[in-house]
Amino acid sequence: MPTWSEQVRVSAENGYEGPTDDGYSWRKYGQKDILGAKYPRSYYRCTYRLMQNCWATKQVQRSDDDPALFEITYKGSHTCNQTYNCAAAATQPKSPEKHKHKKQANNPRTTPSNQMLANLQANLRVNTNDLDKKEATCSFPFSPTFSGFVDENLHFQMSQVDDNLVGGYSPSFVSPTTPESSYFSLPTCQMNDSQRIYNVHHSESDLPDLFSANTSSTSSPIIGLEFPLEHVEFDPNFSDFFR
DNA sequence: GCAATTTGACCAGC
DNA sequence: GCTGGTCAAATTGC
Repeated sequence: MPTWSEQVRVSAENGYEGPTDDGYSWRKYGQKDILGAKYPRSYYRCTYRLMQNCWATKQVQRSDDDPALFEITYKGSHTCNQTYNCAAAATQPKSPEKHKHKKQANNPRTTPSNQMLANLQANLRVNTNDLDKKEATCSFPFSPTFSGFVDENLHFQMSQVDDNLVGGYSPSFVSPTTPESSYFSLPTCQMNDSQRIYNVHHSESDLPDLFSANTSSTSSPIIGLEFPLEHVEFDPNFSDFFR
């Protein structure tokens, strides 16, 4: 069962007292005081555990040193169909955190995750300008870079990504059936934006499962960003690449 | 009334 | 026996 952790920083300016929504619906099923920890640990599982036999769980632990920092440990990948959650997270239920702070949650622009999506939708551009120059460093022919993708709210640190490990294409958003953090199919990788730090841990045995979702249906890379493709703005020169 | 959360009890592993 | 994780009845909020 894949396990990975994510650190989420929240701040008063954001109007949050708890971790931000991650795009999935979680139900809290327990809370426990942990020995040596200042704050209790909360236990969540997928809302659709029974309906869709989804056994993903997560544990939320507030940092002792920095109360604004939450360490979230995910166990298991989502097998439920929650594709609506990313695009329609603002109108659909409702993580416990979101439920708790409903006033903020009602406005999709106020949630960092939704803001991220909004930024992605607004700014995502497939830039092929330098493809011919970059072939030497990218073994897969389709290796889009995302200009505008990185902004003040979103900083992906992809420098640690070894393209060779994932068949040569990067970034490795490959598995739409797994939680967003699992899209990074490296044994360990880290990314962060202004609020989140991701630490993804997969044993080697987990990797084939992650890759299979991508390679079984097509050899083309699947960008695991769950919003309609029509919002993706392609560079005018994009088609020239295939000529 | 329904769904989600809370919280004490229970269980398994060490 | 202690601790972390889960269960389930009670409680809460919409």
